Amino acid sequence: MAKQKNVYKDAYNRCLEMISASDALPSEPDLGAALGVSRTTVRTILAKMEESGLIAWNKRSKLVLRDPTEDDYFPEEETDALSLIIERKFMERLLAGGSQAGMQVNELELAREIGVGTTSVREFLIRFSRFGLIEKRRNSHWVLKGFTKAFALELTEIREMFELRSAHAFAALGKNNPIWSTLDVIEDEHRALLASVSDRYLEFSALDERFHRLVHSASHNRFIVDFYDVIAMIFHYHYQWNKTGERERNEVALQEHLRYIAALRSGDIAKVEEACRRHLRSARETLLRSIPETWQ
Amino acid sequence: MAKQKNVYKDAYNRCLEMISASDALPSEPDLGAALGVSRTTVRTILAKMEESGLIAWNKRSKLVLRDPTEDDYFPEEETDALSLIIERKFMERLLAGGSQAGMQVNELELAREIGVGTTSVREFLIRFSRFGLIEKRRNSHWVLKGFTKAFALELTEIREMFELRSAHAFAALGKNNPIWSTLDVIEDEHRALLASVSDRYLEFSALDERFHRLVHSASHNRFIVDFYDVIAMIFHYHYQWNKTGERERNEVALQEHLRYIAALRSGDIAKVEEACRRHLRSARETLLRSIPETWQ
DNA sequence: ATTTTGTCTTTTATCGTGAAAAAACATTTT
DNA sequence: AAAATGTTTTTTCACGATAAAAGACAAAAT
Repeated sequence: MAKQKNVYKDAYNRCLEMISASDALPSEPDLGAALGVSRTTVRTILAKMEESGLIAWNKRSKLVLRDPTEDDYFPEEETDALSLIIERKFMERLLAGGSQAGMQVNELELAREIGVGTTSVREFLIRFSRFGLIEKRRNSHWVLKGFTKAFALELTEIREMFELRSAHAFAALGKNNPIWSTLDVIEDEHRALLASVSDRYLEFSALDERFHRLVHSASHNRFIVDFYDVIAMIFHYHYQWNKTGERERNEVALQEHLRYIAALRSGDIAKVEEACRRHLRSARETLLRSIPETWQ
Repeated sequence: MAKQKNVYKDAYNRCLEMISASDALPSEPDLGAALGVSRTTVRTILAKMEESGLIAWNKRSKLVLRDPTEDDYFPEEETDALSLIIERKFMERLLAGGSQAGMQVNELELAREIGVGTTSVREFLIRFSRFGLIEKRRNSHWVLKGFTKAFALELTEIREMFELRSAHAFAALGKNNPIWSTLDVIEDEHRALLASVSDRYLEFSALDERFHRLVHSASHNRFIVDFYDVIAMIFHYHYQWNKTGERERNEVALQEHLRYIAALRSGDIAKVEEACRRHLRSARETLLRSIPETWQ
């Protein structure tokens, strides 16, 4: 397996959506900008679309001939970046197989199991190491540190330090800062989600991340902002793994966020601290509760 | 260039030191443990030493025949890990060439310039990215963020949060904790260095790192402990780059450390905070002063 | 004079490969 | 029996090669 053209396939699928919405496609540079890919990829997409009879392509004119059908789309699993595929398989193993501390991680075995080259696995592990779950022995294997209670406590300790500091910075921002209108939008989405929480509670996760990233951005510190990647990653897989009481948890979190947002708006430091602390405490509790006792 | 046997060469050089100190070498597993390499490498070393007439090797007996000379050693530049070579060259470029934000980093060009494969450079850049100085554009080049005043401030902000918290944890440790005797040793080294500071001030850097890592270890938080890698890296190259007033700086820092250590021992939180803050403030000032105005 | 397209060049992403180094297994020695 | 040596297997490290994707440059169209 060489490269799997996932950039092309993903952009192609997204371009099919554009086709349904209009009867002609824009210029190549515009398409590239809209899809976030280079012109080279755009031209590959256009060539394929012409071949499939989706468009008539002649220089500047790219007329839509028919609406795309299900068959026109590339299968979703072929559109994922290799790094994402590796990450998912690795986390699956970690969470399913139990993650005893001290276990060794074998690059070659992982690569064979997933069906990719060792280089990609190596690069993944290096990137993954910043999450604090694995550690490298020089010239030798990686060692699993375990998804343990200790890990969760260390992670949340930093999270609480960083978020409290960010929240302070946020509350101190001038009222004409554009960040407040972004907060308005997010607050509205919270209310909307809360109104129909019983059938839309699965959307909470994405909103949660957007809200916390916004708060962290107020710190204007790249290390704080980047650390949210660690939190987001852990919570993402953690929630995939543990679904008990999800609806209730999300509803509580939505309420806590609204209190937290109100506190930020008030500019009252004591209120901000209180609301932030309360929310982070319950987030920590949920995370801790979901770690099986046997992994300690 | 395949692999350069740097593990073997480095271990070989260190093994030469052992030869000078005794008239027979221990067993293969013991040697491996002492040198931190596998038995495979130990046997390669022993074979070469026999060939060079340094030892007479027959199964368990490894008699030293002569003392090693200068010529027996492998050149030092061949003993460095490839990752270290790349790091040094990269930092050299960064600090010498000025580091304008927005500049792009080209993997292929870097690899050619250093004379290594692209894979090694890629892996280095991935590892290096956690220092917050470069950022990856998906499917494209890396972007330099610049060694700017903003970077230094963001770095020191986190450092101060982490070290203050660690210092608190440290001061609260029970007096029978073995960490206190490690601190004793480090304190003695401080006094010894201070006594002959005019000719040994270059040794400060290593002692500084050991002291701060000890403090950070009291946090029992992997993210705090790991973050010291970022600090150590930046300060290491920063001091290589900027040597003005080095002796005075180091002398002041030694005094501040001693006050800081005394405060830790006292267990008085207010004293600890004061001594820690004072030292970190002057460390930050030195770092900031050394960043050329033109890089802002 | 800009945009847009057509063509060509460079860089990144990924793989397979082989030597270096580690690790596992078998045999011998104390 | 335990530890050391001898031998074989496995894994990591680093490279060069190649398709995918980006980027650069020239020619054409508005």
